[in-house]
Amino acid sequence: MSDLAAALDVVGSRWALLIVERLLEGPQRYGDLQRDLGVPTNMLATRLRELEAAGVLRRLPLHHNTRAYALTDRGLALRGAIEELARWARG
Amino acid sequence: MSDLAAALDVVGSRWALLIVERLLEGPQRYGDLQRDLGVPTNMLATRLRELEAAGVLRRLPLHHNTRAYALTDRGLALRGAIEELARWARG
DNA sequence: ACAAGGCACTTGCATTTTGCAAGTGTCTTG
DNA sequence: CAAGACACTTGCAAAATGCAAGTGCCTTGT
Repeated sequence: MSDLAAALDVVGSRWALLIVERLLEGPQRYGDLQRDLGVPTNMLATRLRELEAAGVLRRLPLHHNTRAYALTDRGLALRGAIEELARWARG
Repeated sequence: MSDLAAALDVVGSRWALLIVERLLEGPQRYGDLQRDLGVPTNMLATRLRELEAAGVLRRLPLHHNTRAYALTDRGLALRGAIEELARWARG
């Protein structure tokens, strides 16, 4: 399995990179991600679980039943790849 | 729609970036892509059609019923993004 | 105290995408 | 002129994605 295939195993599913891109701007709450990205709620829940399991992001408890999602160092390291893809789309 | 979302619309489907990565090594024939990537034949046919329509690659007729697939300039421009993703997987 | 609403999800089901296996048509080679 | 390579297509099953409604917890207003 190539390195690229390994990367796509983690961030290749629909919405994954868009979620990470949004989190590059700072920690966000579930409802914010949902509204800003227009991602179906069940998909968002699934992706956040997968990305957390993959070490890309982590939950930050805020209070009572609210929390924020923030990128780990591993997640932040995706910035280069995301910027290259966005640049390609503009190019 | 963000730039990233636009990029993923073109190369975000399964196998798309893996096909492009393989073509970065030079033009390849259908059977080679199929064997090297292990991609199902109907998916390969579909992706090649989409990527050609998107201007990422083009068909090069070789002779009789054989042809090769080669990246266009637009396809070659994906090199940076692919390398960043592969680097991320290694990192 | 109690109703109403925000928040972070889950659940059930329809639709779309992906995958497997087998088949098709054309051309070349023995 | 049979056999095989090549580049696909087709039919159907499985998995991923999407839509809409519902759940449980906590806060805020009255």
